[in-house]
Amino acid sequence: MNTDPPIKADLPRRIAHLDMDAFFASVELLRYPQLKGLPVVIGGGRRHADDLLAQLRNTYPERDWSETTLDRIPVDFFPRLAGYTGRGVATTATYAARQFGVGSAMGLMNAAKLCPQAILLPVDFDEVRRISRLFKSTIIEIAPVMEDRGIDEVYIDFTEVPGGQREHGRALARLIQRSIHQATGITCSIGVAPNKLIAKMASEFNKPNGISIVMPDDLQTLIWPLPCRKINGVGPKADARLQSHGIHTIGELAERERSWLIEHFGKSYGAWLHEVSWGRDERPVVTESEPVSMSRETTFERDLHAVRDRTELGAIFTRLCEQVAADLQRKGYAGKTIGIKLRYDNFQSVTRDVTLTGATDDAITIRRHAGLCLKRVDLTRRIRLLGVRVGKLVKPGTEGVSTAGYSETQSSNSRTVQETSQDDLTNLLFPELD
DNA sequence: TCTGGGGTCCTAGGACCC
DNA sequence: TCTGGGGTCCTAGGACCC
Repeated sequence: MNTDPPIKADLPRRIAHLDMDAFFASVELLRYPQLKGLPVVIGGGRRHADDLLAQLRNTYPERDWSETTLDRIPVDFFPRLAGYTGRGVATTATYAARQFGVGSAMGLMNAAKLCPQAILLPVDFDEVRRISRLFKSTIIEIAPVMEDRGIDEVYIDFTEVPGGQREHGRALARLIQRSIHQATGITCSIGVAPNKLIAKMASEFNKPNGISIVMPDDLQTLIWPLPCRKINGVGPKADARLQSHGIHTIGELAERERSWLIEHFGKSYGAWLHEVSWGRDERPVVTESEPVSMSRETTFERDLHAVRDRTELGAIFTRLCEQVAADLQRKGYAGKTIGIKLRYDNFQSVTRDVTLTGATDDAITIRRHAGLCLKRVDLTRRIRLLGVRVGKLVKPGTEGVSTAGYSETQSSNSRTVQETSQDDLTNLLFPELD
């Protein structure tokens, strides 16, 4: 019996990168369509809908306000960015807000200076996740080879999809774009190119709601004029170093000898820079992957001190451990490496971790070892962030292992966490400070 | 008044083993 | 007293991405 796959024509590789347009903001606009076209910034805070409704019931007691009438809330009622105080950053901004220079990852206080009149809305993660699943399942029905790159991005291999070669991928991109809009009401931008590297850049060419097709011969005209920072993998540090050598565009990068790049950027990164500047990238579209680590972290509203704020810190620490344990259990993983992360008031970060002999998903065990890690860092400085991480993940008991006894152990342990007194926790946390 | 939270991957030194 | 090479694992930090 011949088990070889049938011989296929050697089709040119067509890889798409798809990016939902201003995803978090677009999700909010579905709920509040009256904000369409206005500058809206997403980030920080808790859900506003209840506040808005309460305000409306006060102002217009004669009317019947409910969750289903959110689209009738007057624009004047929405909170503005002006006067924002806190440590939040913008998750995304509508295109109207981007005109003012507001962008994602920008501190909201800075954003308020650029565009105080912008409407500020919090993220509704549940709804964002629901729509994320919806757009991805829409894609998979049309083109099954899809790589998940986060909540609002995917790569798709068009090469062997029926019709995937038509107009070099444009026809299929149009179909996917229309189907996603029909299913979710949100637009996306798609780039189709010979590989992931170029496709990723191409999806940015025509935003929002755009399609860009890049062919191998377009390298010099479309890719080389771009700044190096547009390469996925060249961040602010590498870009600054490139600039210091007079390299600003991908074309200028391509002019450098491979050996020169290796000399200045290391064997691996230098060689990679050379490859990408010539548009070469053979990475496959990976449809499945296992997580490597899971973590929870939080930035405090104000910097905390290990001694003066020990109660608060201890409670936060315990909660982080419980959250990580719950995440692991819910997703069916356990991990061998337990670690902590601290960020001091000057933004310097430190990490400590320890590897156990066996994997765990138990809150008590995680907290005990994370507590030991905490004792290995400087706790005399003010702290702005605390995180707990579990790495070296394994999937325990995939077949034939009794999960009943296992989960019973877990729940009794969880109870113990809550019953442990605050003093016990802080003693465990910072005993040397007593 | 700077700078969230969740990840992945890479590097480099040291321990330890053969 | 001087001094091999591999190979692997652990740990800390950092760049980068969404």
